[in-house]
Amino acid sequence: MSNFAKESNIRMELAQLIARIGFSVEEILSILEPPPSIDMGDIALPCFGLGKTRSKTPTALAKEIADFVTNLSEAKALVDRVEAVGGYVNLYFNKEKFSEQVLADVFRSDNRYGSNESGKGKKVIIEMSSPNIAKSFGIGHLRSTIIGEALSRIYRANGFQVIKINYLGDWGTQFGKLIYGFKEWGNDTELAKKPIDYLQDLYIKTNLEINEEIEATSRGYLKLMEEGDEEVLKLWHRVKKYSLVEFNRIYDLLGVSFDITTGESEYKESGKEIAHELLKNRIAKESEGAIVVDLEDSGNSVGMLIKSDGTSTYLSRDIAAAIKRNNEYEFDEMIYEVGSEQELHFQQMFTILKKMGYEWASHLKHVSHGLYLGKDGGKLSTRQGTSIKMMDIWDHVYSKIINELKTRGSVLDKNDLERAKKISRAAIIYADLNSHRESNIKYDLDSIVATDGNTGPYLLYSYARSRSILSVLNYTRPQKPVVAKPEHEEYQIISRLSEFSRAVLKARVEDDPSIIAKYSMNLARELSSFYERCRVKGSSREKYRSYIIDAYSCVLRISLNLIGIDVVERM
RNA sequence: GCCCUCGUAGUUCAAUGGAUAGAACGCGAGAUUGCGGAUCUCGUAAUUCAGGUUCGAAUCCUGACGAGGGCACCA
Repeated sequence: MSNFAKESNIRMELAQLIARIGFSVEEILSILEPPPSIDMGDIALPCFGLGKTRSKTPTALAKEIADFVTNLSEAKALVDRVEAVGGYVNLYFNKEKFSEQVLADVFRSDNRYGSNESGKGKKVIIEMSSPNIAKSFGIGHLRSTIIGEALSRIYRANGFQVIKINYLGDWGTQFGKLIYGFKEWGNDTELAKKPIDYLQDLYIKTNLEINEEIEATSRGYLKLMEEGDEEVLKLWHRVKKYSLVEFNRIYDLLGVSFDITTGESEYKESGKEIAHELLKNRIAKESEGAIVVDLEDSGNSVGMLIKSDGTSTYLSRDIAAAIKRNNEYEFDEMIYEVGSEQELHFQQMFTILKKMGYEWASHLKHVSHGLYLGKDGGKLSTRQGTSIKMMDIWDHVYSKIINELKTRGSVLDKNDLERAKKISRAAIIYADLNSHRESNIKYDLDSIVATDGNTGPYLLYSYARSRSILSVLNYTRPQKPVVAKPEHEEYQIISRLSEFSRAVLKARVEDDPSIIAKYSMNLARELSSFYERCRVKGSSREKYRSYIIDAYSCVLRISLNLIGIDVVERM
């Protein structure tokens, strides 16, 4: 069983003991919380709300409860010490026993440490990444890819079955604009050389020159596409093929994969059918030649399903895609990992699906993320040519890592290059997950490229260092658990290890992988500080300390894996 | 104009309504001979403003100021 259950049991047992003084177990359980510092105990009971019913001050009540628990014989097996501090009761675990349990749990559950079964039997779809074809893979979709991948791993660790869908932006007027640019200024030879960069430049040029005529012509191209015009569709196929080559290269670098790759183009017909069905049901109406759903009542503005020239919109296509996915996969939950700028779109879409009578629409969730902003604080945009290409970032990070390896005497053989790739990946992923999911991130290449301090490479260094300490000792994991009364520094690590399962659960409940990223960093810092102060090799506590470091490296490896980072045995 | 986010050290980010607001970068001072210095230790410095709710507010509510995003033929 998971460590989560075990930790809950300790909470539960303590809550039951405390409740004997005259409270309900639920009441106590709901307010038990970890103190801000380990020096203040392992778990604390704030007595502020409790005092009211007994007309006692929190301070007096805390003292009463502390005395009560101290004198309970059953409590002696669980806690070493109980203290009343202000309005808090601070409980100090029996460290030897608790540590033994935590370490045993880490090794027993191996790669499953921290996992739980809260999602057992449930199927969740995560729509993620979803780049637009004919454009470079930009930093915006990087967030969706990284967060989506991390969420998929976190959901699995919580017992869910996960289906990852990459839903390509491969249809729409933007594509008409591209065709316009290509027909106006493009040629085949240039296209074949560096297809994506070339297409993106054409797209930017079109947008720079944009006027009503170009807009109209571009929409005309989308109409041709929807009508099945062979020449235009041939170009579209070519562009899509080129795009997928670049995307797959990036997914390989990031270590990301999908269960299904599909795209908006697959729903152009069904989207229109649904629009007309909605028109018949009077959920939608005609307005200025277009088919729209008026959602002003719910404060969601007007949603457009079909444009006045008869072409589909992404709203109608997305509705069609959701309905098809429900039929096909019978999911319990579907997550759209898409930027916050599309909040209104998803609100409209969910509202329309509910109006259509689909009960499962309440199981759809837009897990939005903040945007990358430019250094001036403004939005980055492909159209204005201010977007940042993923490959540019990668090249910067990778060459920095290669240089670091060189200066450390690496010969850059095949293994070294593989290591450089993993370190670069860690740098990019951690730089992204370091922020809370919904915060905007100011784009700063220097901080992504950094290898010291609060960075991915630091995490990997900490792991490699722990492995190195063990390998110098020729350490192998003992068959029997090593038990000891932990010293303060040792216990700090153990206590941190015990928090992992709560982080795994919380990350899923809040759909926020940054919780795991932060946990990993706190754990890594704990170790760095530990090995500077406490020598392992040759110490009288060598056996116990190496055992703890073994557990540390296990948990950090699992934790990093949850956010898509592979560890390296040396740096 | 309307709707949604968000204002924390010089900078980039933390903080289930709880105890002394925590890191990193920067800046300043240290750690040779002991398991890897991509490290560690110490110092420096912050809750935009004004009210309110609460035993307790960076966090919840109201207002002001400031920033970002969105609001019918882009996605």
